[in-house]
Amino acid sequence: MANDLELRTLLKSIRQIARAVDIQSRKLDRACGLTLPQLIVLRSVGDLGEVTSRAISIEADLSAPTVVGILDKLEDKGLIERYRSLRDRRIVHTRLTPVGHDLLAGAPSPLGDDFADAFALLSERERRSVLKSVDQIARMLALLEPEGQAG
Amino acid sequence: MANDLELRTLLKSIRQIARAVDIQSRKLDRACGLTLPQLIVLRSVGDLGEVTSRAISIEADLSAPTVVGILDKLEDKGLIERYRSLRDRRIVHTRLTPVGHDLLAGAPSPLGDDFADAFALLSERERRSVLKSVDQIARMLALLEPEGQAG
DNA sequence: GTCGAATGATTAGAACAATAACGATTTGAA
DNA sequence: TTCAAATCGTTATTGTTCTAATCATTCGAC
Repeated sequence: MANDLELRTLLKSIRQIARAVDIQSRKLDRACGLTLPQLIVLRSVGDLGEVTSRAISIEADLSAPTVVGILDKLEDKGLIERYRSLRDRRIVHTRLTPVGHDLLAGAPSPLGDDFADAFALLSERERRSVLKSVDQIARMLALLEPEGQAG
Repeated sequence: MANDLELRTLLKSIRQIARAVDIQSRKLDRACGLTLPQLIVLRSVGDLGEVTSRAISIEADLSAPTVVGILDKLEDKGLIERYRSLRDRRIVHTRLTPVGHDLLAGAPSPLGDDFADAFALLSERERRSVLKSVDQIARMLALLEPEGQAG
């Protein structure tokens, strides 16, 4: 069946992407001291303001324990602050420190400038096609998850 | 710049895919006792025959140490055998055991039957578009790697 | 033959990521 | 008020993955 071959090809491409992103993440770490997930979480905090862990978890597409681990590291680096809510002491709010704000402002492109350049060279039609297809795969895979938040 | 928003959208989709694949991998583990990388390496061994670690590394798109770690687990499970080459004692060959062969024959679809079904429901045009776009991203990201084996 | 370079596999160490289990707190019902 | 359920965050455990360093072996120059 041709479908089986297509699925293998697709899986291989997906794995190549995942690996390339991982390698890029380590490169990012050497360049600016933050891995890709750390940068994404930091940016989520910057975008969302004083935010709960759960909100970050949803925004950054990471599980709650993963977010906590990353927040621990960001706190160690002095980029964020955490403090318990006075109204509901279960909740922990997170916000940027001035240092974190500055670092975020000067942070490089998450996937690398080379990739950003290459992507910019595509025609608008190609870019749209890529975005649509990748989103399509993401949605199809997300259907497997227990929590179907999609409408 | 619109490009920046597009890059963020793309990154988010890529992360959603990576997460979904990871979750699917754990589901696979519970179902058949093998995670996705383990299944991929096992399949590489099945496809390539008596094969070196380096060849698996290239075929499966994993670093050499990662392959070794996975082979250790597959050997513990009795699915593969390793033995040093007599001609060049640096080289370690890997081959399937009968148990590994059987397991591979009955292994489920790596990304899950639900995904395979959903993918099969797409039109041929859509499938081609998806494969092309995902491959395009993979190639663009691979350019960042030090070893440019692509022609 | 001997020593250094190259090659193949492996180990060490660090980071991310998930599920499962836990503790603390709030909420709601009796 | 008191206790069960729900919620939020966290810890424990397991697995994948990389880079860097290490060990054994082979190859090449001398």
